Amino acid sequence: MTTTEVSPRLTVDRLVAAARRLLVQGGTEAVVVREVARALSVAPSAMYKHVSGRDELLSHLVASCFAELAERCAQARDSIPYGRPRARLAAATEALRNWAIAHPAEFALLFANPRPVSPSPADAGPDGGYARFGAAFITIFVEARDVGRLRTNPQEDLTPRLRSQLRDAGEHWGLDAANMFPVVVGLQRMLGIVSVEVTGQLGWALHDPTDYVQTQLAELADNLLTPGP
Amino acid sequence: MTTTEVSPRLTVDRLVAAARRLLVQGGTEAVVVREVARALSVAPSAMYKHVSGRDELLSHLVASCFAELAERCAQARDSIPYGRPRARLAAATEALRNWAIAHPAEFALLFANPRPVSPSPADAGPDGGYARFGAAFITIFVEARDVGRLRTNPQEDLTPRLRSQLRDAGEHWGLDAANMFPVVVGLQRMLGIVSVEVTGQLGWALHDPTDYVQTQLAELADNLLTPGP
DNA sequence: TATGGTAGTGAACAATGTTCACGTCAGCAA
DNA sequence: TTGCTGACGTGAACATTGTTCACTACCATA
Repeated sequence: MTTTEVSPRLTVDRLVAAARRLLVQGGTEAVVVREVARALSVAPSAMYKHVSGRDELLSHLVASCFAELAERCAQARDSIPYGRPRARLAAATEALRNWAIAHPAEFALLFANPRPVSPSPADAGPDGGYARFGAAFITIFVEARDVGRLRTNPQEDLTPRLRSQLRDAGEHWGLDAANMFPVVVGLQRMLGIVSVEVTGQLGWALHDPTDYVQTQLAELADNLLTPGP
Repeated sequence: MTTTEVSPRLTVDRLVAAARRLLVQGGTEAVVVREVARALSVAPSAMYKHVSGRDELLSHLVASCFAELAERCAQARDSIPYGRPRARLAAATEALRNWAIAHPAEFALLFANPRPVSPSPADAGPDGGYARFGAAFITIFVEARDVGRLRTNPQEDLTPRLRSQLRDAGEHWGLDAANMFPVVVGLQRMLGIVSVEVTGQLGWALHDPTDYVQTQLAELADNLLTPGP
């Protein structure tokens, strides 16, 4: 197989790029097969030589956005040196929030949707987009544990069932149940807070949720990590 | 206008009922105009004599579900006598969770969606479904304030901008900014927690989020309301 | 040179949301 | 009674969308 890859007119990457442009302009509904084809000056049916259908195209788009978001968060995290988990968490969280605000359509596709297409080739799996996104944050909690800054609520009576699930989930990261609990709490609340801001779910009370969101994110970090020396 | 309402074959209510059956079976995508018509043994075009289109039908469906959910929560709240806000909040919260678990498709339509149709005739407005849903919970916080059980975080430095928005939002309920803050926190976190359970967003860590959710909801109530005598 | 696989075309098809001209029928006024 | 009007429903259309299929141009290689 020494074929020299003579630049095919169409690629999954080009399809995803065109689909994303439509997504940005008009939401998930606007990413229409015929429009994607038109944007690439190609017959609609040509798409099916690279992708099984619209659903798989959306799956690739989801995976692409997850990868971008994960990289953005990881870069922000690594812009601060190891050993300062609180600052690293703040940086990664702010990166997530900034990305969500800058790309509301993509964020809605990733999180606010009932997942029209979950089992995609690249989205799921241990090295898929969602996992890499989670890893960008979990590593911070691992670091906090190593530095003795992870706050593990002792008064939280974890049921045996929850305890075993947390143990299984944290095994890959070397985190026991008590250490995994704040990880789950952190990701769940973080997404809840950012979703509120981006999808405008709290518009009945707050026209501009910026201050509220920052307050909540700061309090969340305080609850999860003990203050530095 | 003394017309005797000679039972028209078609009604918005009947349309909504049929649409909801389809929603339950196959999600929002499955509520298809032609299927709704077929379920009522009627031509598809007949729907347009009662509703401007599919979007308005979905809007009515949203309003109907919101009303049902609001009533369920209010009933659960009132099953416990006035003066015990903590128990009333727990009851209303559990009602929300139970409804969400029993009606995942409806819950997704109401909350997990990017709101395909927000400005509906009955959904918005001061007496619309969403407002009634919020009121079912806000009344509990008002009661807690009156009984001196509302925990208003003093260490929370509210920015002037946030303070004024909270004041405006709470004016209708006689709540000032400091009292309104835990209300917003409560509703936002409550929905975040329940959404996680119903849409399975935390499946990467917890196969059965039941225990986690109950833990989180209890902790949330502890953070919002001071313990009773 | 012949071959075969890759990547694209264009015409079709089914499903869906929507519109429109028409029909029907109850109620009401002259 | 007769005729009118408006509400309600029908059936046939139309545009849009996802998808399939037969066919073709092309290019690397045996």
